[in-house]
Amino acid sequence: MKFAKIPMATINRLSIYMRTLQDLLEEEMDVISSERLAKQCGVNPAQIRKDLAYFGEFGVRGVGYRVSDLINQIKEILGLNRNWNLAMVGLGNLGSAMIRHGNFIKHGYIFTSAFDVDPQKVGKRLPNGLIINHVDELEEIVKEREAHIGIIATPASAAQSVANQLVLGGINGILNFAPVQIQVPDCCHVENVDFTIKLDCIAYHLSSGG
Amino acid sequence: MKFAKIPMATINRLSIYMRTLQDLLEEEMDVISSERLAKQCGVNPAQIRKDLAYFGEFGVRGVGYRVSDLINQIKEILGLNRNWNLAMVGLGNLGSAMIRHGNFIKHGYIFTSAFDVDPQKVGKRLPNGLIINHVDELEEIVKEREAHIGIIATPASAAQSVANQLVLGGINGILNFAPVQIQVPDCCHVENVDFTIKLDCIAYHLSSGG
DNA sequence: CCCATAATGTGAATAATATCACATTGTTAA
DNA sequence: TTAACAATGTGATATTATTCACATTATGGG
Repeated sequence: MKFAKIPMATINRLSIYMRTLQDLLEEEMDVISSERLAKQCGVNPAQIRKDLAYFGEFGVRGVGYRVSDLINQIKEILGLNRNWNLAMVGLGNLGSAMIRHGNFIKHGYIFTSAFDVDPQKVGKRLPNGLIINHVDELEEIVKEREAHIGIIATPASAAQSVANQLVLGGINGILNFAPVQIQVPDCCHVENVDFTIKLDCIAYHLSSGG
Repeated sequence: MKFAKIPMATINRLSIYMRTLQDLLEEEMDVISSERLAKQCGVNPAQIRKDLAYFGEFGVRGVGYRVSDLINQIKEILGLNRNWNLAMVGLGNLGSAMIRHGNFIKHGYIFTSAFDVDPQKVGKRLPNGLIINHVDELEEIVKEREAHIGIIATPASAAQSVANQLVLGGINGILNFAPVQIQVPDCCHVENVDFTIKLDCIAYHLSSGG
């Protein structure tokens, strides 16, 4: 099953299901049907079952899914039953905010290095204890600290060059906040986050009366 | 043409095209083919033409698209030839970072109000001159300052209640950073941004050898 | 033990989206 | 003026994703 090509959208949804299930677990719910879960996630129940079916059978017919089991299964599927080391590049408003934000650690994402070009910032210690390094040292330090994922929170103009450095440092996953399309070799997976695109999308809906 | 149902993905891409075209304009390029633009945006050339075809004919056969014209056309389509007022709710790390970030104003998105529940924060002045109001006043102030779009940058637990307030305040577009699915009436359009979902997606790709 | 019930898992049907391939049409130059 | 060219716009096709509908199978009660 793991060899079928899985839709990207499915992976995204699995992450959402997991988040919701974790909330349900805190509310001491131990079994849930696809119908109830679907409602809470804003999707179709069959969608959930199909998404899960790519990877196996996790439910009990006539009963539903055991919440804690399903969480673990999805973690297994997504590769979240371990920690991932993050390298943050660019400590402007956004980069700093993310490092201060506690939510990542909670989900097993750990910042093990941080970089900037600003001499004012290099050498400073961040709230989480990390010392900011100069981007010139990126390749070396990223290797040394075994970073798995690079986060680009630099201005657009620097993004491609940073991406190149990250790839040289052996990184195969990049979360890109810069509003440009970066080019990387096939071995590297890029996810883009662009707030203004989302705002544009809202603007469209507002102005076309939808 | 404006009455056909436009794919969501098309709207997203239009925003990306526009961003890329703006870069090209700065490089003094005045005409571009769908092929070159496609390469730069990482999509298929036919995709660009199809996306634009939903709204009209903007190119010149045998030549391509005039960069500055196309930017204006896309702005028109997306409703970006005007300003949009933003209400920021939640001035933690992320909310504060966004307000400090200059990129929004550049694209016509203007913060006209900011809210938090923390008495320590209420009354403080932000770098852009805005004074932080208490969330209790949200509905009233949002109406008064004609906010069009609400941004939820609160903890997950507060998100739904804030969304309700925003809707009461007459807001029809919400950008939600809280990692929960919020429920709103049909008249309100919600876009979600969740970094950890993106990270999960990268983790999946890294661990399943893709 | 067997039946009623409930909710999964899944093949088939549908819908949405992306790509191809080419006819169409401006442009340029001889 | 006209032919060669280049790149759009678009119908047809292929691909992908979602939803339906029901056969399947655990569970619990009579």
